[in-house]
Amino acid sequence: MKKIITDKVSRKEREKLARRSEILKAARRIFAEKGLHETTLDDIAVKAELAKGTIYGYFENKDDLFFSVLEEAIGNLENVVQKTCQSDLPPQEKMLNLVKTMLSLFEKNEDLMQLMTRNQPGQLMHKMQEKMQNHFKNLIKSVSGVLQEGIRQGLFGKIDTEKAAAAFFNLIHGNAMSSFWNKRKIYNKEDLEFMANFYLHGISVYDEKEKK
Amino acid sequence: MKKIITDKVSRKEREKLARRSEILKAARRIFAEKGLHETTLDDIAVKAELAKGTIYGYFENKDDLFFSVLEEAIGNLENVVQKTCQSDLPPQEKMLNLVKTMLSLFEKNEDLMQLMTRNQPGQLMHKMQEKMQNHFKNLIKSVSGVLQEGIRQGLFGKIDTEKAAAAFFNLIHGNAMSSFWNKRKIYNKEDLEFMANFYLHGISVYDEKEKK
Amino acid sequence: MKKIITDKVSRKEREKLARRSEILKAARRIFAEKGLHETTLDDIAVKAELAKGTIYGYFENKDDLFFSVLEEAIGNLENVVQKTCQSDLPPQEKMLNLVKTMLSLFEKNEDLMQLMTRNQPGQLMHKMQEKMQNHFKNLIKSVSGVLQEGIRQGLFGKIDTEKAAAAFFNLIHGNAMSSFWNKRKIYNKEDLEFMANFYLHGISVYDEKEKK
Amino acid sequence: MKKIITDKVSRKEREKLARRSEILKAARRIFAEKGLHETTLDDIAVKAELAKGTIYGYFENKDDLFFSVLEEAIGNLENVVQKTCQSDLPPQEKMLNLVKTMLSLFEKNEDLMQLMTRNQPGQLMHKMQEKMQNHFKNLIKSVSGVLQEGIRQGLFGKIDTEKAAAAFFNLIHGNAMSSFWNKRKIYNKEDLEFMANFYLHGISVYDEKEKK
DNA sequence: AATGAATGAGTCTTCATTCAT
DNA sequence: GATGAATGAAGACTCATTCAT
Repeated sequence: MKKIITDKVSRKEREKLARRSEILKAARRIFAEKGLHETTLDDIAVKAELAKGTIYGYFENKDDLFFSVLEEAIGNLENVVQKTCQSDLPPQEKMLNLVKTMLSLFEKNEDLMQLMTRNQPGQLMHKMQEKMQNHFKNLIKSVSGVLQEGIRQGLFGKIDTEKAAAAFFNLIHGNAMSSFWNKRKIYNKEDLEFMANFYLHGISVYDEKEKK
Repeated sequence: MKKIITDKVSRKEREKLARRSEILKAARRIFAEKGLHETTLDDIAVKAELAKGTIYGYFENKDDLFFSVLEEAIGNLENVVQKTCQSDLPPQEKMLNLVKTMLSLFEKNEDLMQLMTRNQPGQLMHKMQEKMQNHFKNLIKSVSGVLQEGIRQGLFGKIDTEKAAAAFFNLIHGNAMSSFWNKRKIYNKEDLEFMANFYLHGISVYDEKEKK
Repeated sequence: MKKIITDKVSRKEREKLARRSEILKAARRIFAEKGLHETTLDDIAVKAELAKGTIYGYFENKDDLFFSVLEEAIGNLENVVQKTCQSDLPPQEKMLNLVKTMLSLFEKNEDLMQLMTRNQPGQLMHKMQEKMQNHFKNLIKSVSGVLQEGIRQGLFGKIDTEKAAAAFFNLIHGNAMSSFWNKRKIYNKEDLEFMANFYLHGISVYDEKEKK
Repeated sequence: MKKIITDKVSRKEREKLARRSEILKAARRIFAEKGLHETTLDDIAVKAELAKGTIYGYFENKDDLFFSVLEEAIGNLENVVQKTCQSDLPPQEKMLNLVKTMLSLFEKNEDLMQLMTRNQPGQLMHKMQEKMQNHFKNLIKSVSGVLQEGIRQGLFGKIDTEKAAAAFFNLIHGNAMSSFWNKRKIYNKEDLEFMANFYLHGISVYDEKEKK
């Protein structure tokens, strides 16, 4: 008897979570496409095949929904980046894998990348700023760790790893956005090679033979 | 007699331009702070110390005003970048100067930099996209030219100069934004050195003695 | 079970239609009194005891509401006229009844008559013109039919029935408007007799005995 | 010396009147085309080739201008009608001439006729109502006189001449409007004949031979 | 819990009117 | 007297949020 009740409750909970997730998915698509302000709750309700009022059972208000979308999105990125950084590969491989992983993620989820660009600031952002900054700090810390590892191994120069990690994200994201606007594939060999090479050696002459 | 008339006319014209400029200035401040959608024409009118209706004598509507602000802003950047690129210095110095100039411009006009982040999307941007893309192409062409010059002189590696130019802007702008959010000075020695070094040599070990 | 659902649905639908109808009624009153341009949606909302925004759930915009009012109004007139024209009476009686019916309708719905005067012009009318012209054509066709019947029976002269039908409406409507402005009763014996007589015989001497 | 001053003054006055007249002319065109509310003072100023502010030197405000236009227009009609009614012709000829004169006037001044239809009522009209009603009364009195003359001469039946006069205007104006909307010529033989015949004999059978 | 109709505050935009030049 | 830039009141329309069913 108890079990049944538990089941029922947990089914309810599961359903609740599933619906929440559907809303988030729909919202993310539309927020990415139109930005926060040009998206209406009607748009989202239609996409999620729900009544507008229902959304308020799962999120406090439009801003809350938007932030939840943002947070989920950046959480995904965080997971992917962390997993790559914690692998057992040498630092250089890790960096290369990071480029690959991120471009691939952006390619599969163009909306995620757009969402990150349309970081609508203003009043809104302020409320959320702390949370988002923490997420970004986590991302930077992960990459920063890989860079420090490389420096310890004498592979990378003694640079400011936080700045370098931030630069890393700027590069990848900027490149992906540019591909997106120009309607090129986001994940492509040329860009991969350019970025890996540029990130390692900058624009200066680089003699392949020096490497070993 | 004629002169007086001419004077009058030109004074009127000057006043007209001045007023337009005042509106643009006020608008730029507020658009930068709040973004397009959270800015109301009332905000701008108050800031410009004008009646709301007056703005419509100078701009067709809110969008037109916003685009004019954007265009003026990016025009400024274009001028500064072009001037630096056309100087008589060696390519490496030019690149260093570009970093300095841009950071300095961003420091003096934080709003400009914020404005550039807010790639306002959706329907709106589309109308303007062509124009804005042209501006960006010009920026990239200028920097690209410097890079090609450096390659011809054997200073830089044979990289894709357009990608590298785009990466350049992503780096500088990203760095400046990050300083801004963390309330650090945008123009500072450490960042300058980091960026110059990173852009030239990436993160790899770089032995100063190899240089010559 | 099904029945309940059906009932609910149909109740909702009925309520929806009822509300729409309330709005139309309120709008018609005010449009008639003030004309399209001097009527504000606030006026209508207040009259209909609804929030302004609610109106937009039933009509696309102010113009749509106005046209809907016009159409409903002329539709009423069309029905009344058609019914009278299709009765089994001799043509002369039909014409007399038409005068009576129309004056009576105008008396009960002064707003309807006023509405018809305000041939709102310009851009606006053009959108609707075709629809309205069709309605007017229908009206004229109905009356025209009665006149043709009368001509076939040798009761009326061989006049252009379309012109005569149009003249009929001009007369009745003009007479009603004039009563309205002069604050006389719209439906009154003298006017009825005058119109019936005038329409049949014009202003010329008419010897009652000639009739038979 | 005095004469010169007088001349100057009267020249000024003449110029003033001329300008006033130009404004009226421009205003009448645009009011007729767009109606009161869709016409802006800018429209009129452009048409009159004057600055907007200048209009306020000649008319108190937009409403005053509109009423002046209306009054001038109906004054023209009044003159034409009066002149025709005071001629030395027999009543039937006078009536025929009235039809001709009015149609011809409407044809030459379509705006006048439109203006009369777009008698925007509402608040506005109320202010003016008395004046306009007087004008209409004058028109009706003139025609009424002709009808009475005809009755005295045994030409017309003993009808209510005021009603018959009003009916006359409704007929002519309605007919002209209908030609206008259907893009037919306003002054044309068929309509003339129809109206003259209809007004005299209504729709009943009329044996031409009875006439004499 | 889901629904979606109702709400009304908030914004852009227009335009009659004023007034300094 | 003419000008036309500035003004700000007024109005249409949108949409996040609430709430009765």
